[in-house]
Amino acid sequence: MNYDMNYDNNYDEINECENEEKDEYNNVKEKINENENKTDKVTDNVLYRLSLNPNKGGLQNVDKDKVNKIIYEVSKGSAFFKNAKEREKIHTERIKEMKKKYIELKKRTLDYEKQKIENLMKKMENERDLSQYIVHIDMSKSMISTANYEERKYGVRSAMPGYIALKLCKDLILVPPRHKKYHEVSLEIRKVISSYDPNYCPASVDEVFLNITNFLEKNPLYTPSKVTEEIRQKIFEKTKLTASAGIAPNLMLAKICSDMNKPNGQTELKNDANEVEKFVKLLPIGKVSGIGKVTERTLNELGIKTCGELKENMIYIRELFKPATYQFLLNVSLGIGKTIINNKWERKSISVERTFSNISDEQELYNKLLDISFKLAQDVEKENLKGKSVTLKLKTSGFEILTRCLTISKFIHKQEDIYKVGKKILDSCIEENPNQSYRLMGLRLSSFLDSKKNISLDKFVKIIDNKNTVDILAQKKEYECPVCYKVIRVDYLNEFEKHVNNCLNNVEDIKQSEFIENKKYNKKFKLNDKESDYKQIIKNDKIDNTTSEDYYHKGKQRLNNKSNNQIKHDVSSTSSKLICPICKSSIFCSTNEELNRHIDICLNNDIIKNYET
DNA sequence: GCGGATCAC
DNA sequence: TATGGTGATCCGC
Ligand SMILES: [Mg+2]
Repeated sequence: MNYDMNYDNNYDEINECENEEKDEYNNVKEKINENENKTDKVTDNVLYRLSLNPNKGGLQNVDKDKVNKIIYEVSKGSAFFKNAKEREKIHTERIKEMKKKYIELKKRTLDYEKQKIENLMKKMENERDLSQYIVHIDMSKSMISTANYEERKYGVRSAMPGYIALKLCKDLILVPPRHKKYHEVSLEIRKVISSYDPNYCPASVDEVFLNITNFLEKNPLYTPSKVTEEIRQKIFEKTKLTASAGIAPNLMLAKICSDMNKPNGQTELKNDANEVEKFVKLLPIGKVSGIGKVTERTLNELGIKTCGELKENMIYIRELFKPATYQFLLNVSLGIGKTIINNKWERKSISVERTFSNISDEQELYNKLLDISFKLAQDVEKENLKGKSVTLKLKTSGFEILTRCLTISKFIHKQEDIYKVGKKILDSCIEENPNQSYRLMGLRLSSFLDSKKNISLDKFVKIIDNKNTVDILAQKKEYECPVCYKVIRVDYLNEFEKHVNNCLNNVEDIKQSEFIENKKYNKKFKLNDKESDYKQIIKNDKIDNTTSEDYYHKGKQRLNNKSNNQIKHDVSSTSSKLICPICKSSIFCSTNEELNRHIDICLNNDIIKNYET
């Protein structure tokens, strides 16, 4: 329900246009070098951050006038570029530190850890789920053409890159094949797709994920590629829009594949371990959703350009990156990703922000705040939200962004209240920095009171009771020790905890003599609060649906991390293994959320099956 | 929790 | 003339 977006508002015009070309890039680069006397490399990196690099491939016709204006701005040393360079400098500094650490690590013989990580990878590869056929459909290139004229005016009003993009893409945009509104078009597309997978998930305005495994089972004469062909054909018949598609065993790979044959083709990656390995080995890391400009450059500077190289370096990645990123990259390097599509989405925040000409006058700033609070309150009302955190966002005339948050005890939604809290924050910002001038202000409401939770929780509990699965939930649990990998059967978590602590004590000796300092191991093993929750949840015969709601929305999540069904592993993580009471397969989870997510999905599947039969 | 950085679209 | 808006996650503190 939440998911039905207003496409007219959400359409991202700027991003749909590729406004890069080699000449433009080189001109800008030259100018920067001339005036700033910077090295080629620095300039490259700045432009790279700005997405002005030529390696992306772009348009045929470039508006030279506009490009010259960019150059003008650059040579003037605009605040925008100054800020970009500043951030780039910080990033470069960070990379330098990482490189140092990397070189140090390379000097060591990490045989012990290497062995562990290789075992881990083997294990993950063995458990790779190749049973699902995931399709990602991407219509971004053709949706541009359906942009209506009013929206293009907005593009003109928006800032310069958008304006350039618009200019560059003008020919394309000005010849819409037909004038259907987005939501009409998208409704038709959804109708087509839902007959292949009622559980499809619109990932953004012009992207859809679906799972055709069931359809293939029921229609044995089809092949994955044939089904996809048919879907694209039907979409075209109904809307006259072309679509590109990717077919693969998981979401991450499907998305990559759909990008390979734009705008009117499809790419299939077979559900075969060797095929996946081969594919991933040469895959440039930047193609992966979740790896952006910064991470790409960071990895590149470490000599890692492909997922294959990433895999070779995971041993170092583990030390150089933080746990979540390591986990994400580990999955990426093996081509492992989510295989279950979840179309549930729960909003966590709602916000409004506006750019304007620089303002330093206090009263004017408060006026802006007032405007924005009205707009936010309006949006909040539409969705019946109540939140207790208000965040004020400001962008200085120098493009520095700052956010300040204030959480109050009451849940609020009215404009006056939002304004009041926002004003309090703005007061302190002004006091802190009296004459600062700003070019943007935003307000965000979060920490919602969610009334829907109780309803869906009731539903779940009922169904569980009916199916008599509560008893199963209460059965003796199996955990895998993260240190010795033995499976331990226990009644209570603290028994397991004892075992792991024991193991850790044994490992510590090896660690200290043989390997690097490792804070993770020096820490006393302790089950976190969330796992204690799990115990409580079982006692109360309830599943905490509030933490089990997985969602997938707008591609904003990493497509392989914290997955509902994919296994989370780490050499030294405190993940535990147990048997899912519904699907009976063993699952790993280091947090209660992951466990709940898995159970949630399984329950969903069961419910669906029941409805179908 | 908060605030900065990153990411996707 | 001129460099957007919305929602989310991770990480250090
Ligand atoms: Mg990427």
